[in-house]
Amino acid sequence: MALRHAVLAALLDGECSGYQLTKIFDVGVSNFWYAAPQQLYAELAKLEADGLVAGREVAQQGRPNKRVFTVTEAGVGELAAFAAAPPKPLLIRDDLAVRVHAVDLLDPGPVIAQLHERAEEAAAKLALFEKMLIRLRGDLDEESFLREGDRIGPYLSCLGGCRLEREIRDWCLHTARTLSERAARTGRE
Amino acid sequence: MALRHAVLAALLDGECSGYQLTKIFDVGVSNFWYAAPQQLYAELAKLEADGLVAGREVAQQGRPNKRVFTVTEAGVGELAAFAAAPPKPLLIRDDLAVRVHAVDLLDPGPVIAQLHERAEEAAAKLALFEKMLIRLRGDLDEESFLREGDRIGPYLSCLGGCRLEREIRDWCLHTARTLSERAARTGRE
DNA sequence: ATGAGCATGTAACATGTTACATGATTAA
DNA sequence: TTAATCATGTAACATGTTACATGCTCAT
Repeated sequence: MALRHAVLAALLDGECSGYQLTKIFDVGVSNFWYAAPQQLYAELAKLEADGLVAGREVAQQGRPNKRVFTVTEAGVGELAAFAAAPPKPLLIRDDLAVRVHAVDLLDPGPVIAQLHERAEEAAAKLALFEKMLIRLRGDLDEESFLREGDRIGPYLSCLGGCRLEREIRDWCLHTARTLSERAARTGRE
Repeated sequence: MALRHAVLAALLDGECSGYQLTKIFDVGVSNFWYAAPQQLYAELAKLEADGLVAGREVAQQGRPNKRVFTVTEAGVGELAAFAAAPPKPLLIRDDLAVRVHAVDLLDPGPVIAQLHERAEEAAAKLALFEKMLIRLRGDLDEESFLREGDRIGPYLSCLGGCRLEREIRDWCLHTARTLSERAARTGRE
């Protein structure tokens, strides 16, 4: 079980509801874990049943009430045990790269368009992550924060997210340009 | 269905057996898709039943016989339809980044060790990918190959793999160093 | 009144993982 | 003879995805 630990780690940043969690996991990629909304509701229910998170009702004005969850001591214990165990290899599945791999036998048009779209998404995510870094480190510069800050985990994982998105953006643009230039040449010949 | 397309794309590089496929998918990460060996055998059987790949028996001396598979015309059609459809978002799940995200509440020792291990794996994969690039482009330089080569898909996806592994290596080393320095300081204080 | 965002789920189905099972050859 | 590599699967189980379902409030 691994989603479970990703959820616990996310909840360390502050109690939140299932719906807020889906925003953190972004209906797509947080910076290191993909999970669909329905998975998160189900996992929260299981975590609560196992006593690893505790929920409490919060009344809201002008909106439906919500249940927010906090990691319990048992939850932290679970995370500690998880962290000491050997990690599973990085799981990556990239639909778009499959297309690129096979592109020589394919119509490059749609693939080029998809690469541009993905590049924009990556750029948007990068901008978001960079803002998050600024928010996390407050008025310290990065070096001082990493030396003296008291909660650097999210900052470090976010730095990883930045690296990833930057490379995705650049790779998509480079690949799209390469394919476009070839398409232009074969068009002329 | 998506594994199916990854397998078809991989088979474009030349017919191969189930076992050889598991090597290409590496019992871990190829450069853009993770799949376990058992998945591949199962998927090949399904692809053959659907007529998207064709298998033939190859007798070997000194080794068990094997069945090798080739993509059929229907298989290429399937890939073409896939490539024209909107791509699914990148799926990423990183066990190690979850630990880093939660590291402030954890014993950093094991996490630092895991980061070093991951960095070495990434470096090894990077070296492998770089060799593959040289093999793929033959005696052309990269620019000429990308302009004039007749099968650039695998080269482009491999370039993506290089970028990814390089960033993983560097992020792991930077993160491990940051955590080590803090651990040294809190030890002294 | 229409749609978007907040808020939470269930149920059916597809996919992926783990453990088990077999058996040959070659190198140490 | 022991382990490693080649070669291929089945079966049970765990996980993840998709479609459906509900109902509130706020802005247009």
